[in-house]
Amino acid sequence: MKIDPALADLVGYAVQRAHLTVMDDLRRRLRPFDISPAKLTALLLIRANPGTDQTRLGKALSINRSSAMKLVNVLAERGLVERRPGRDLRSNALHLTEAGSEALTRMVEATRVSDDAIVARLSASERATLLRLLQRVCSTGSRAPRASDAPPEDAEN
Amino acid sequence: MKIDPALADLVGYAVQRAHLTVMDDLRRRLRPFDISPAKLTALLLIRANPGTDQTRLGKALSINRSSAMKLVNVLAERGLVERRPGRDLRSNALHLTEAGSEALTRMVEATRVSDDAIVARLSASERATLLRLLQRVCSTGSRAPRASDAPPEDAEN
DNA sequence: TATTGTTATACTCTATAACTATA
DNA sequence: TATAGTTATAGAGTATAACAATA
Repeated sequence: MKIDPALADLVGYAVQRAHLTVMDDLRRRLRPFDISPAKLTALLLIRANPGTDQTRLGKALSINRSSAMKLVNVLAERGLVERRPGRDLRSNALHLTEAGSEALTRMVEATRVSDDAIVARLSASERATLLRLLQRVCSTGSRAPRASDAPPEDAEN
Repeated sequence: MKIDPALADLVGYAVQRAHLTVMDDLRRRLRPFDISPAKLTALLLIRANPGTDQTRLGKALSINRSSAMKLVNVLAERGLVERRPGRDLRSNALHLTEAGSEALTRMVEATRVSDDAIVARLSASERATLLRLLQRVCSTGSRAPRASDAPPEDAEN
């Protein structure tokens, strides 16, 4: 299948293909952990922000609190995350469990291995350049970092 | 929300965030056309490969032929694509309709506008560098270009 | 036998709207 | 009134399995 020449010189298209390459590799290496990149990001956010609540987690992931609740349900059922009493009687404080913390350490290691494989063909200075240019692309936009491939807009958020 | 420092220097994470920025902007500018990036890619593939069949289209999009059929159904119902008799009595030959062709022209224009906005902060030489480095990242992997954000593997393909 | 399109079914992720309890 | 969590429901996008027609 040919691709349309109208896209060949678009940075956005190159970013999209690179994203697919990255995610394919990451998903493959994450397979032993049975965790999607989006759930991994949720774990990382909880580790970096222990005690955060579901609504805030959802905002960081660009999903609404209803979807965030389902996500936390799955992670809690699997014993990776626990809900503790929050800052008031309405909210939960999310924390990694011991098992979740240990599992996350191994997942992050797999993520690093994946990243190393992806950039194996680039020199250290090329990596730094790529990182810098991508960060400038991001700062063009207005959105917060996120991990899943979520739909368009922020309906409720 | 803080992000986990373990990810800060990963190229894959930067690619992911850039992808979100790009897609958010593109989806916004494509809103008047009521078309997702994945469907746009399908139209582009059909334009670049007129007469292709559903199975091949699906492979190019990394979705199976059942999903490809649904996608074509939607595009056909909207009058953008038509199924003509194929190379044998089993297969269809996919073509853009006149309306589809005209709509696609406008969608591509919107896509270019989006891309220009995304890379507005980069100089011409920086764009070229970014494009080159991203292409090298892609060639590290083994996958074909694709447009949707499809799940992990190639089950049937 | 293999391939193409199709149908039926189900899963994942997400959204919206309404409810509850708390604030 | 506003907020946090929850529940019920729905939609998009995908997959698998089985079938018919054709090759």
